[in-house]
Amino acid sequence: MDRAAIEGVLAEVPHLRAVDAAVLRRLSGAARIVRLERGGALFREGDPCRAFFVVVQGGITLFRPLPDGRIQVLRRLRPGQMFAEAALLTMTSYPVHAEANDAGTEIVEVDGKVFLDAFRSDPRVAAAMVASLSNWLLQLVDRIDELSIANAGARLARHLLRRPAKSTKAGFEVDLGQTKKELAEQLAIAPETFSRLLKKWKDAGWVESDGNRVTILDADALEREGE
Amino acid sequence: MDRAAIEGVLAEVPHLRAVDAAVLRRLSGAARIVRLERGGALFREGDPCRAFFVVVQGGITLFRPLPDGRIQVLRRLRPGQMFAEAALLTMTSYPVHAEANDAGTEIVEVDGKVFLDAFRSDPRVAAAMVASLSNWLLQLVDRIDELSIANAGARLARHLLRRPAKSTKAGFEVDLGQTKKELAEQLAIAPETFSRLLKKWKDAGWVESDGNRVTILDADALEREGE
DNA sequence: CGTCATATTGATGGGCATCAATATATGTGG
DNA sequence: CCACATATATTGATGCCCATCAATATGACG
Repeated sequence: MDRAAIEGVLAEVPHLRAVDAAVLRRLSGAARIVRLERGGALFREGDPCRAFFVVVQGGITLFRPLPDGRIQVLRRLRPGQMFAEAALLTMTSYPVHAEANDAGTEIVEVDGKVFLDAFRSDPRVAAAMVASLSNWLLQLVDRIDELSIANAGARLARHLLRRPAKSTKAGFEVDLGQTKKELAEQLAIAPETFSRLLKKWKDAGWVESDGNRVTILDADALEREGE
Repeated sequence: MDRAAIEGVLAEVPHLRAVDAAVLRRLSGAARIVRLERGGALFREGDPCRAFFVVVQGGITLFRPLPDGRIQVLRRLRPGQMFAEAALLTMTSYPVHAEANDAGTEIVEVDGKVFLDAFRSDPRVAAAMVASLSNWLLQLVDRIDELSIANAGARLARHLLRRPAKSTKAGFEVDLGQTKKELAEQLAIAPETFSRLLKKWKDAGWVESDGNRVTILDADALEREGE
């Protein structure tokens, strides 16, 4: 992947759309491609901030270890998404772990120093960063919302209802976007409980499920479950 | 409270320290004082963003209602802290509720339009915003950490150990900073459970407690509880 | 001192994690 | 392409943590 291709990747990042092409060219000149295997660490909590990143292919999980040995997933990043820019701007070390969750994950790594220069000299970059951080805030608030619901069934129901859905003849088809085990982990539900909930709802005729696709047949019923 | 006094309040906000006095003067000229009774709403989720705020006296709770009727506290703000700037910068309406949690709460309300102008024209304001947003991110990540711990005792133990503590002859004295009921709510623990946990630890000789002050006698024991 | 919020203590039940076993899916090398 | 290995998913049985309901105690405040 050459410089021009990297610039193309950067130009596709939602929050960088408003940034001048000249700046993107400068950033892409200070960028390189990183390839990771599934489970490979991009950086670990406490590592010095040296760069920010954009996912090209595969996916990255940002997480923190919990004292009981489990992990808390903060966000799963998909192609086209930017991350670690906040740490770069205001911290000396990353506050979370970042790992690839797919084989063949590809990341654009943009040098931090060059990026900081751009941030300081270009108000549009600064504005882009504020927009991105703000988006992060909302995501985290949503995650807090999810976790605050004591009821496991309510947590799952709400999550399903908030996912992007494709309308089909039967109902709304939702792609979980990850394995059931991973989603269960993210919602702080035991995989067994997850499975039982889905079965209960299938038996009740509220949902259908095939692999990691769930079709919501009775959204109202799920809505009630989420209360 | 006159314009100069308001400017003094703004100048004391950690993230605005690096901002030019001239800009602060401009902001304070577009500011006013708001007084609230305990429980009084400063704004509600969905209200159009018209201003950002600094707490002068008392306290403000940012929260979201949960479907089960409880609320999720996102943050409690104390004098000198700024909030709602993120919403102002990137959203059209506030994403959370804000209420006074003390009688006689005083807030500086800075007009949003004037602030936006300052943000767009002054890179130092933009940098200040990024720092502030970043701080918010860390706070929320910590809150997620807290909530992700399934064990109620572990949640409380960790919270106590992370609070600013004053070293005394007996151990570390921690001020809960709010009523036990409120803290319990924030940690998603029933007040009864909270009480029982504290009693258990007192009986075990790990802590002392008097009102909303807790003295940690055996931090190691609490540390183990938090795992 | 009375009123109301907060805090404590007890009894009970349900939700959900845990352990265990099996089934299904995914992937790998011969 | 099949056989094997490994990860994921399902289903069952058990126990415990913690929310809930209830009653009383303590504290805050006008």
